[in-house]
Amino acid sequence: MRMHSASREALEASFRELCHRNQLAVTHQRSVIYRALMEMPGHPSPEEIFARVRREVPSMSLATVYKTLHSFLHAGIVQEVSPHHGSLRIDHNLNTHHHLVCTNCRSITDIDDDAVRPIALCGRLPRGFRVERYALEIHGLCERCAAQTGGAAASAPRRGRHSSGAGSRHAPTH
Amino acid sequence: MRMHSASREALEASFRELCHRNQLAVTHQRSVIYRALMEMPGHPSPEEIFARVRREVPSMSLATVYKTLHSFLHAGIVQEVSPHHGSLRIDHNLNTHHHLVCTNCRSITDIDDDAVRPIALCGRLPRGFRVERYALEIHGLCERCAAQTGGAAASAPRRGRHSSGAGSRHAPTH
DNA sequence: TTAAACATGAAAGTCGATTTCAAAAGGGTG
DNA sequence: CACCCTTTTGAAATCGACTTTCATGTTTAA
Repeated sequence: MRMHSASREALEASFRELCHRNQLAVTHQRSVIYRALMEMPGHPSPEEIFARVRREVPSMSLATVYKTLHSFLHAGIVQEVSPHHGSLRIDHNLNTHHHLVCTNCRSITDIDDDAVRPIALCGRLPRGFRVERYALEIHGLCERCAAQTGGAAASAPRRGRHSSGAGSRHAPTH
Repeated sequence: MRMHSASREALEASFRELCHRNQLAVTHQRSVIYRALMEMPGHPSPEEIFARVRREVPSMSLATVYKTLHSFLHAGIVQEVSPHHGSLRIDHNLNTHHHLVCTNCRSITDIDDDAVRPIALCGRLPRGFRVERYALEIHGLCERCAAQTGGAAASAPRRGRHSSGAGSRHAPTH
């Protein structure tokens, strides 16, 4: 415990700065969630974060975790692993190719190219991982969304936001 | 219309061969779905496929689309864009890094490395796409899942399959 | 052709993920 | 320190994405 206090304080300090920079109130819950995020290896889901954070703050509610994650995502303090986590997406192109994913409208466009192949796979892979395929995922704003949102960063897209004709949908390349 | 019939027949022929090779009955619905998949640009969701296919076969049901997609996925006729589409996953590492994703247990492991950067972004990108970040997604079987499933290909994983302690879960790197 | 095996459609069901809401508590600014 | 606005809570409601069911219709293999 004693050993952690230095890094914990450093984390707390950087968290406070992040909050101020992003005009977020510094609350105990947010601080605990932030620390959990920074200390959890891998790519935790909201439920996993909730489970961990509850050990420290048993009164924490799942709703708070979701809201805090949204705040952090919006502020760019953390990222989503993938902007297209909502539902199954089919890919009929079995060749190696890459994906341009719009973080706003979630459209996915292919780029054929396997120049990446030789570089990507030399070394670095842990022993035992059996590679089936790989793709470079390039996340950003497609031309239309870039035009719509202008220079401003897009806010974190919500699930289902694009399912009807309304909103920022614009018949992407699906 | 006339112009398409040649490629349509070719598609139909390859579809029949795929079905025979995979011991799938050749049905009209499957054929229509297959053609839709091959003709739809991008990476359609089941709903989008359903919407398109309905134009041709109004009686088609969403359940059939799902069942057919599963058959196709199982047979390797198409792929999932990403094996981790189930729910939000948080990534607190804002540096460029890559993801090793297990197609069986859906664990995600980071690999730090930006050797890919210079190659990936030269040329190829369509005009107007505003890149925010990129990551090489390497899909395959992690060591444990590779050991469990042996040489056999893993069947298409189902949602929620790994959420409890049971099944093939083995406390991945979350 | 014909029977067994398999596929389909419509509707209801499941289920995890996420949001809502009203009340209570907590920050931050003056 | 006071006051107002933002946050947190906890439970319930919602949502969206699939899945199951089962009676009926097709496909296939012999």
